[in-house]
Amino acid sequence: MITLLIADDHPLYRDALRGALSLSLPALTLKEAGDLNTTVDILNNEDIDLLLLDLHMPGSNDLFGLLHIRKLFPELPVAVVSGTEDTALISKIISVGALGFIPKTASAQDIANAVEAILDGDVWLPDNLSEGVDDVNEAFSELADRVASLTPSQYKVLCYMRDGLLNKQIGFNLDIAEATVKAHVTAIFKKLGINNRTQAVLIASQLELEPPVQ
Amino acid sequence: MITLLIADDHPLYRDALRGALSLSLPALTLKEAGDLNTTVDILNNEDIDLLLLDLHMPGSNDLFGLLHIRKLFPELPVAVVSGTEDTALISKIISVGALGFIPKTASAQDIANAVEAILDGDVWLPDNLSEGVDDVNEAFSELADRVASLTPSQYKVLCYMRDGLLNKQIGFNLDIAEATVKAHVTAIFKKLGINNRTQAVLIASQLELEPPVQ
DNA sequence: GGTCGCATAAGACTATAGTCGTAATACGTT
DNA sequence: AACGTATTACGACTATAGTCTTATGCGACC
Repeated sequence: MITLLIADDHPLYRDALRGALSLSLPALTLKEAGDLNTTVDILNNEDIDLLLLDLHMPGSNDLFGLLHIRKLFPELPVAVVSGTEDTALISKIISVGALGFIPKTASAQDIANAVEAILDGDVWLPDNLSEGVDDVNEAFSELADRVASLTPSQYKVLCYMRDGLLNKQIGFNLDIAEATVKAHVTAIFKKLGINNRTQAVLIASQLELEPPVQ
Repeated sequence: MITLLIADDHPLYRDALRGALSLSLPALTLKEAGDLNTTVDILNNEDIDLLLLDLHMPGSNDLFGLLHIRKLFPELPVAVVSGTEDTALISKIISVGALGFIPKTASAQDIANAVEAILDGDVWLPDNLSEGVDDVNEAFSELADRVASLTPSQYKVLCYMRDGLLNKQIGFNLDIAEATVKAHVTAIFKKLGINNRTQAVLIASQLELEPPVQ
């Protein structure tokens, strides 16, 4: 018995995915989540065999959300579903350990094929993109690992840093003293092997999807 | 009489381009340059109708090089030649005002077609990429304009900032006092409409090609 | 040949970033 | 229960970033 979790903030697209899968793979049990927190909750409490993850979920912060999941559940197979067709981003997604990338434009049959392939342990990519993607970058996944080793607080601080906030503003947002923010910042530097904010921001921005290009 | 300048640091690829073009378009006069400085020199002293620019030239700094050329010669038609097939980067290249993108894998016939189309005033893109690319981002080209308005010194300082250097180190590299670097930094902030280094670094890193993903 | 605008340069000063030492709490291990 | 370890927290201190002011050189323009 195989259970699959669909994590996507768009109810309509969840329906579409469910329809596509139940038609071709009726033996699957399907669960759903609409944001990252409930996704993590369900993964903690239930036995899930495959996660279909949309990067653009509330609380997900794009690639960071995937890193978060990969860190919490290293053994869980994850396939990313996204509207983007940016090959650079897809390369990053695969480097970080996702077992597949399903574009939102994929047909029902493609989606079913992808899920079957990934459940078999293969990596699945859309045909038209597979050449540009297979070059996994060693330095990048090394960096992703380091970022994944950050504690939740450090992680939040890094996100705010990437948005250009001052330590004082970050402290206000997280309701902690500026001194504490600074301590987190120093810890982040040590974990990432760097020594100033600029380098941290660069790493954070390269790990994540650029600001929306729509 | 139409004159075309090939700017590419690889002599072999310059030869290949020249061969492809002289075969299909024998009426063209061809000039060559191997780095950004000689490119600018030639553009200043001669009448060029179209520039074929490789992004990865010495002194070019990827997209910054294109911005530089676009700023110095706004009326000059430019086609970018590059080995990348990253659609996000190609979108940026077009947003910044290039009239075409020619992948290094293009055939001689494709290259000739592209040059003809661009000389006619059209925008040319390789067939297999044209869907993912046409979404020009307004905010992005606005930002690119602002970066293009930086003076040469400010520009260099921004590049060093993006590399994570301290003001002191930047001053050493440019052989000016740290105080002067700070003055440049403040001027950059004003032109870009921001107020700290983190935001400047983010803008710089988004304008440029990410670190090599090969 | 002024003079206006602008890039460059730099010192003095204030604000912010980053380091260090320390303490309290949470959590798994024995 | 006792222990080690990691995380969170924060104040005091130093280094760096960023602002303000002033000065000089240089090309455009009347």
